[in-house]
Amino acid sequence: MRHWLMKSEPDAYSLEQLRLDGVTGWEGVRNYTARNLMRDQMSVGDRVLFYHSSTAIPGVAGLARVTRTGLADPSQFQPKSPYFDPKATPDNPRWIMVEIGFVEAFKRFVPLSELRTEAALEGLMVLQRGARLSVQPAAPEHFAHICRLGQSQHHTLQEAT
DNA sequence: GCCAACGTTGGC
DNA sequence: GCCAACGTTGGC
Repeated sequence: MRHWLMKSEPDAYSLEQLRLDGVTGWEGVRNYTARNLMRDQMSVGDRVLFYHSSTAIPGVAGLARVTRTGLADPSQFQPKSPYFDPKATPDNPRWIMVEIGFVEAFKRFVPLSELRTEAALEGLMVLQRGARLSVQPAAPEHFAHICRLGQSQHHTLQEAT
């Protein structure tokens, strides 16, 4: 099982919305590195830190998990979508996504500013300068540490991995 | 294949 | 709103 951090602008799609929806297709990623991670590296059951970006207080809001993989992002076929890709066809989709499911909202939202103060998180990709990738791998120990900061109810489960 | 120009991301 | 970092585009 791998661990990830996935960014979303809460104005566009928040963890709260995922809680309401239960699951959602991770549409709209148009970066090849992020696509390749979703397509080639993600497996059902992988754990996801749900990160809120481009907001007043960016940070990790809670947890999700990968529930399906290898799905064609439907927005690439929709001419009216901002994510429309005229070169993509249903027979030969260019943008492959995963579906993720809600796990929990952290008891404590963990702001980026706090992540930056944690020596244990040295090397976490989201803390690197210019780390714009919207789907990032996270080391298991970094993942577990952030779960502790957030007072995750899945704490013991994380430590067991 | 190089690289300058441009667009986007995202923290601040 | 600013701006640094990065990815993509397109001329050559």
